[in-house]
Amino acid sequence: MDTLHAPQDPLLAGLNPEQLTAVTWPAKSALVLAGAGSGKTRVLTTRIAWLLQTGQVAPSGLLAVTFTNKAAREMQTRLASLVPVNVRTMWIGTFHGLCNRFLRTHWRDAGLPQTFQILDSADQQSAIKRLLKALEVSDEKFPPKAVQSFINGQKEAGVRADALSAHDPYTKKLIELYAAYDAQCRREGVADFAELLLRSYEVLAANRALAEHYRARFRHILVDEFQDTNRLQYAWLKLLAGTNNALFAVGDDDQSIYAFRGAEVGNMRALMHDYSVAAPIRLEQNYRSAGNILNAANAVIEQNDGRLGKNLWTDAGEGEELRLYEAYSDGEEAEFIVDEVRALKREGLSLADIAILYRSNAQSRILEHVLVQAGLPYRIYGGLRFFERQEIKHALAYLRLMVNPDDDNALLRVVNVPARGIGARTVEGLLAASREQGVTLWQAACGTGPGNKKLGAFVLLIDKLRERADGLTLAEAISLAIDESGLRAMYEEDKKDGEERLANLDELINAAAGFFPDDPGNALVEFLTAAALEAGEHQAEAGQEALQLMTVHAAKGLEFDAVFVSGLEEGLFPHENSLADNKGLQEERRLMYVAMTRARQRLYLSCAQQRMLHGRSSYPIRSRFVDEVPAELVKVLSARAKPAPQNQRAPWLDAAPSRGDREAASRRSADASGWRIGQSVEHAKFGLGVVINAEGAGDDIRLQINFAEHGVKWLDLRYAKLTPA
DNA sequence: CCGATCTTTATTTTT
DNA sequence: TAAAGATCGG
Repeated sequence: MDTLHAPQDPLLAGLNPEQLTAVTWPAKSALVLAGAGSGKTRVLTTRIAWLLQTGQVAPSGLLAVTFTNKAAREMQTRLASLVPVNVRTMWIGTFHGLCNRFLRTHWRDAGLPQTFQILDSADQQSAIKRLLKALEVSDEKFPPKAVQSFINGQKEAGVRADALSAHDPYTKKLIELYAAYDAQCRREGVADFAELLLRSYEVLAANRALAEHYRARFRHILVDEFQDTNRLQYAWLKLLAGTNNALFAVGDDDQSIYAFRGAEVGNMRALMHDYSVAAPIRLEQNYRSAGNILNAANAVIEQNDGRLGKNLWTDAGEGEELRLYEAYSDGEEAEFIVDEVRALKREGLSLADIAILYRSNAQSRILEHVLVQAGLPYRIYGGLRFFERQEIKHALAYLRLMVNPDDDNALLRVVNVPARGIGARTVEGLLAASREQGVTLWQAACGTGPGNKKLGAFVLLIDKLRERADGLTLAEAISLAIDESGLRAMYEEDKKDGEERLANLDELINAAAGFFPDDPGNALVEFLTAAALEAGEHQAEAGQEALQLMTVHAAKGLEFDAVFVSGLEEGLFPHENSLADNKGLQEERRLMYVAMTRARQRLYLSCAQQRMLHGRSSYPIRSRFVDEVPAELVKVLSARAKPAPQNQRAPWLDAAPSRGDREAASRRSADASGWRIGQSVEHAKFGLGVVINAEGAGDDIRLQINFAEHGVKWLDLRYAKLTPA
């Protein structure tokens, strides 16, 4: 044993002492507090390899869970390069992927059809909309989104509708809808994302023998990004770990940025308590960023409380100072960034190693605008993914109907696509019939028999597709569905974007040709499942020489030589919607921490004094996070003399002007234009009123006016015709 | 059933 | 601003 532990073992060579401790941790539970860039993935995969190599566990005795398919794939690839195992047979995957695998095996215990299909968020929402209609519930009082988040929230807490109760009628209704939604899913043979987890959990919880079987099997359970787990995921892990197995969790509480979708950082402390983990193993040596960047990030995150505590360090030297640029406007900020990118490129950096980060997607617009003008290639992460495109969804809907015609979502999606004369009234009738008879739309459609020729033809089409697909390869079957359904013809007619859609459909056929199912007899079901669970990367392949643009969230886990963190303004970053309580602010600060720790060599922070927001100019103040960075780590770049400096802002080292000052400044500029608060005015349309507020500067000024007859309105002086009264 | 027009609203997002 | 949703008219 000892020789295997020794660092001369090539597997363990090059690990630092803490990494070595984590990798060779005995067969008991542990919490690894892995800072950004501390070699987290390496530790995880090396530990698995070490466990296998030392014969402590067989490949089948190990369960490794991640959040994203990308992370799971990376783990598999790296593991395969370390030890000769067939990673495909191992239980390495996402929570959802593994639960799906479990449910496909134990579908009877789970009370699911063997070919159950998975609803993605959009599918789930349309299922809920349909339900609200069927139950004649006003979607104004109960917005589908709100119902959806209630249902998912409850499922993620492990709670079924029948376990809920409420006194207020609103919650009562929500619970009712939750129950009805689950009944609808059962009827149609579908499961949403949260259902995969909850159902797996329930099957294990209810079936002692089964749980014992898996507990006896998975002696080692390893979890990546543990700070992102929700309550149900942790409960599921606990169920599998029991009291004997080793739960080895890796995470970083400072990088917990998904509380808004149910992540519970508290699971980290809970794990330490539940599994008597005395102290986390801290990986604090950072192999990514220069010292100044780490010190700056440390200083920012230190402002949070309740941390498990961690201080990143590096032996790579201080590196450059951070750079701060305060622009006059969002446009000028973008120009500054583009100029710097050009300079970095001249210095020999690859565009692919430079990232521009922002808090919200809308900010990419102006950056794109300037980048296009500059002729710099860029790539934006986010947006529509392959399997979310409408033409792909349509094609998949036909395939889903072939597998399971009771999938009402799928039927409604394509029953009249392409148009085949089954309009709203026919569908209404079908919905009514299914409601009355308590059957699915398909069953109702079959029931009408020859009563409705058009519906009959649709039923026939699906039946025919199913029959003819038998014996075909996956790609052939999909091709058949696209042709015979009329989808191809429909997009051939479509002049606008038919060409692109056809190309995507061909891409779908290609994907099918390259898809290798575990059970070839079940290829279509497996393909549909994969399409739902792996909706496609956010086009994450690096490769081509292009500047990387993305939200801070999307940047988690990535690294770049140079990083621009843009839009560092109060209200934007931290976002105003998160300022209500300290929890929200602290999550924003973690987001800032994530953003900063993406940079290897150079980190730019930038903000603007004027920004277009929702179609108006806003005049935000610099983000508090900028001021949390120690001044000595920052080089302040002076604004290029471009627009006439209005009120020259205080130098960065001075105290930031308060909101009050800024408002005063705005008012002054309103005064300068000849209007003042309290003044009576007349408007051609709204009549008499009084100026009650003002904002803006220069020739971009808005006045808030209380009109005698039309109430309070904001008017833009550029357009509104006002006369003193 | 489609397109034009209006109204409303405005983080972050994986599975 | 600008995108999505609702509404209306043909």
